[in-house]
Amino acid sequence: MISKKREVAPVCECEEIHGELVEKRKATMPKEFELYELSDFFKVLGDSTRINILFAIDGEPMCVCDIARLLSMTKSAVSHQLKVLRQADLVTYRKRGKNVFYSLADDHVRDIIEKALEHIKE
Amino acid sequence: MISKKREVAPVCECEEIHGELVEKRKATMPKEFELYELSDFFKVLGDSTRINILFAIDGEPMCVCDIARLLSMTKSAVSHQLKVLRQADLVTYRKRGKNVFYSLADDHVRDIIEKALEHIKE
DNA sequence: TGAATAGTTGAACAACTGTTCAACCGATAA
DNA sequence: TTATCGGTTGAACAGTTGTTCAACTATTCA
Repeated sequence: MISKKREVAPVCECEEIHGELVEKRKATMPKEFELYELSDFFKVLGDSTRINILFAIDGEPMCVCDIARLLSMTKSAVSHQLKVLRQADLVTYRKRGKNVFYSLADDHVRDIIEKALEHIKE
Repeated sequence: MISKKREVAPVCECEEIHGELVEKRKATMPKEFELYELSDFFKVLGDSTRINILFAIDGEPMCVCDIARLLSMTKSAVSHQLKVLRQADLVTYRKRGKNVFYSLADDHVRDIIEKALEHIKE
């Protein structure tokens, strides 16, 4: 889930028509690693299974088994996606006997999803 | 860029350990098509090239050629990604002679990206 | 008209991603 | 201890995605 930098950097084959604008923008663009962190963050949210999981554990923690049952998926598939969410620091977990309970890491994510929902509902 | 519904619905092989919780959650989960719209939206933002383009055209419209030059990419690659952004209603464009100038469709997107940037910077 | 340039498009290909499967680890209970 | 159940993990596979390439359209200018 970590973006790699592109190996080749092909050159634009156009004539330069607005050179100063391009230079001006080049100066105000975010740092490259910030762009990758940003797109990696959205990449994690860009999967319906993971969004589903985030909604499931919103409010009250849930164990892997129950999430799997709720979403009609195998434990394995859920666990794989939870790993992605863990690595992105979007969820936390707490062991309790044989179960592992997952919950949202913080409110940021809820806010962002909320805003996105507003956007698509226009 | 449109998510398809999963064909098979495998059954969780666990014992049911928190049945009422699962049922309670099932009732409050968002509609399935909302989840897909949501993840599709994030999927569009989940690519560094497209995020790059959005930053490039933020504030002042830019033509494809200049975007390509700014990002050291071919016109073709940029155009393909602009198509994705267009289909997601994240950008608008205006023709002017031989050039096509792209700009952000609305402020929603800027807000969401801003919030996400805050999040990853913690 | 014809040449040149901006941009779009579809096919092809390599790289990536999500689920399945099987094997495994860890905690509980007998 | 052993059996069982919850959860994790890696490999494999199919489906998806992003860039390249070549061909194409459209507009400007001579």
